[in-house]
Order: sequence, then C-alpha cells, then structure tokens
Amino acid sequence: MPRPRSALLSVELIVNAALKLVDETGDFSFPRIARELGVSQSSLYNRIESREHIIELLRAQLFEEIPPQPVADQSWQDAARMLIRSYRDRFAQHPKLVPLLVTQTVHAPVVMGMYEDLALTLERSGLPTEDIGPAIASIDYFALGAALDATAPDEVWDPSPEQFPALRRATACSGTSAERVARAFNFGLDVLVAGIEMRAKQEIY
Amino acid sequence: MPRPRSALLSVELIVNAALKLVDETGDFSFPRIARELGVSQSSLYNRIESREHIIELLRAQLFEEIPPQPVADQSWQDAARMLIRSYRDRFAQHPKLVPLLVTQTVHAPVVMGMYEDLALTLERSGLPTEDIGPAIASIDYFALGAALDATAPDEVWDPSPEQFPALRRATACSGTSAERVARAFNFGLDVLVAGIEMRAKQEIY
DNA sequence: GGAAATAAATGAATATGATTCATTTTATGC
DNA sequence: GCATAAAATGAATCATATTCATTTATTTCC
Repeated sequence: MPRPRSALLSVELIVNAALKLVDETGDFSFPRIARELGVSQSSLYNRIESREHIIELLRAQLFEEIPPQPVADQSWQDAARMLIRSYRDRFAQHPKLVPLLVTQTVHAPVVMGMYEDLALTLERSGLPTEDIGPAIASIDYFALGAALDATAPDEVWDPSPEQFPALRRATACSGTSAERVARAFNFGLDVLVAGIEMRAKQEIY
Repeated sequence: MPRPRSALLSVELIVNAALKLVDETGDFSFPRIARELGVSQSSLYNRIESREHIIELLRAQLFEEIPPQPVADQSWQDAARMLIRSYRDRFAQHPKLVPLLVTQTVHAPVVMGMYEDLALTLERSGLPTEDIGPAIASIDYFALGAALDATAPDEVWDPSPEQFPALRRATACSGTSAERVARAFNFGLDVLVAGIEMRAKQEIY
C-alpha cells in the first residue's frame, strides 16, 4: 500500500500488458491490466490518462516495432509494393489490435514517415502532383480494409449455389481464411500499382 | 407497469432509436434507447437478444435502405464503378455507424446480393475465375477503408514542410475533409477498375 | 364464460468497466 | 531535517450490459 522502493509501474509495463491482453483476448481493460501487473486499478492513472491514451500508445508501439526499410534503390513499383506490404505487415503482427485502432483513424506522427516515403515513391512514378494525395489515401484504405478482414473470424464463405451462382464460382477454390486474405491482398496490390502506372502514363483520365 | 393495451415496443422502434442515437452521438446504449422510447431498460430484452444483435439489425437496415440497381446494360467498367459507389454510399448515409460495423466484418446475407452482382460484372471483364474472389475482396477493402476515413474527424492534415516535404507537396491543394475523401475515393475507384482491366488483358501477371 | 397459456413490461439485482480523489507512505532535493 | 514531489492505494461514483422473478393483460381453447 505505501510507496515501494522501486516503482512497480511504468508506462511501458502498462502498454505491454495491454498488448498481451489484446493479443490473447481481443481487448483490454483497466481491471485486467492491474491484475496482470499486481497493482491496484487506480494506480494505472498515475501513468496514463485514459483508455484512449493507452490505445494511442499501442498504435505508436505497433509502428515502432518494425523499422522502416530503405526504398530508394528500386523501381517505384517495387518500392510502392514493399511500402504497402510493410504497412500491412505491421497490422498483421497484432491482428486483434486493428479493430481498436481503426475506430478512430488518427494520422499519428509515427505513420507520417511511411506516408512521406510513399509520397516520394509516387512522385517517381510520374503521377501528377494533385493525384499523389488521393493515391496515398487509396492505398491506405486498401491496406486498412485488408488488415480488418484479416482479423475477422474464420467463417465459412459458402454461398448457396442457387441464390449466388457467380459468387459460388468465385469462391470455389478458397483455402483457409488467412490464405484467402493473403491472395486478395496480393491481387489488390498488383492491381493498384498497375492502375497507378496507367494513370501516370495518362492512359486513363 | 402492467401490460398495456397495445405494445409499447417493437424491434423496429428499438432499431430506429439506436440508429438515431448513433447518427447523433456515434454510439448507442440500452439506457439511452430505453429513455428515448419511454420504457424500462430491461423491457428491451423482450425484443432483442443483446447489443451485438442490435448491431446486426443496424447492419441489415443499412443495406435495405437503398435498393440494388440494375446493372446488366452497361459496360462492365461502368457497372463495377456503380456497384462500388453504391456500396460506399450506403455507409455514407450513416457515417457514424461504420465503426460499429467494421469491428466485426461479417458477410451478412444482405451484402451477398451485391457481391453476386459484382461477381457477375467481373466475369464479364474476362478476369480469370480464380481472380474474381480476390478482386471482390480488394474492392471490399477499399470501400470499407474509405467509409472509415469518411467518419474520421476533420483534422488538419498539415505536415511540417521540413520533416515531410513530399507529403507537404501532395496535400497542398486539399479542401475540406469530405472533399479530400471524395477525391481519394474517385481516384482509387478509377485506378482499381483500370488495374483490373489490365489484369484481365493479361498485361500484368 | 372461464381456465390455462402466453405476451409485455417491469424493478431489482449482478457484474464489469472507466474515472476521480483524498490519503498514506516513501523518496528526494535543498 | 524539512518541504515537496512521486507512488500506490481504497473507496466512491457513474455508466453499461445482462438476468430474472414478478405483475398484469391479452389470447386461446374447451
């Protein structure tokens, strides 16, 4: 109950406990973090402000775990693919965290670095300046949606053939849920990059 | 307190009250629905099972509000664009509802019809069968991400020029948040359709 | 017409969760 | 040593989801 020799708590301990709970159960709560760390619930408030604060710390942690990769010595297509993939991979490290993050799409400083790399890469593609913002956003949307789908439970995607014959044909050869998401992600990535290439060549407008 | 002449409650009343609260405040709760309808909290459980149940009813409602549009008499490109746009427009009707829906990506029966239309349309594009599933998923990811971004608060997307020059250039000419999202959506839509077209022509692989 | 079943609404209770705050105790700077 | 800040706490508040036995009204069926 009194103040101990060395502090029992730290922001890092709290965030790690929260992340562990999220990975295991898909959510965290103050009582469970406190139990995990062997402290009282109210003690947590000496280090952090609120639940939202913990979520923002988790977001930062997710983007600090993987260092950005150098990208300048590749074709812009390969560079873009690598950047988008690494963006998605960060979410894939802690899939259950994604739903907690996306409900408030904050463009935190940690994400900005990757956006900057992407902007530089897209400038090399020859895309007109006014299209670079929309291109980054589109990529963001795609990666976010894919990350969200990756967290969805393994469901049987089995449309009844009578009602939805085309859907039935389309999903006939799907493996596990993870494989399906991975295939979709690879497909969308190629298609997006190819589409941007066309747009850059002004073959669509 | 006793049983009234005519029922005070119905599933529809509950769902409408929940939707109204979501539109106004971004969330709903049992106490507030009950207050809104002038009934007791526990009465709600005579009609609905749980909070999740209400969310699923809201999801269904969102997709029933807008009837599906006939699509067979257009080029597959225009048809695809229309389908994706209408998918997104449903979310735009009730933006604040989106975060509640995406946290559990369920492919409810209501969405299946649109998927079927999309599958039929993509078959007309000449895309190989095994790519149709991934194409639908990619489009889904993109539309979902865009819908989520549309709910984000109007933030000042103003990267400091020293740190992020390319990002600065890319976002120089942005208007309101809604305009930015709309531009990004239109761009991504064109790019996706163009990319799929290339893929169908087997010019990328 | 009346008994039995069912529908509707309720109050009270339980459990979990976020958050505040005054209090106690310990460390630390001067 | 003393003032002050740091650390942890218990207790309290408030909101929420959910359960359940109970009361009353309506319906059904003989």
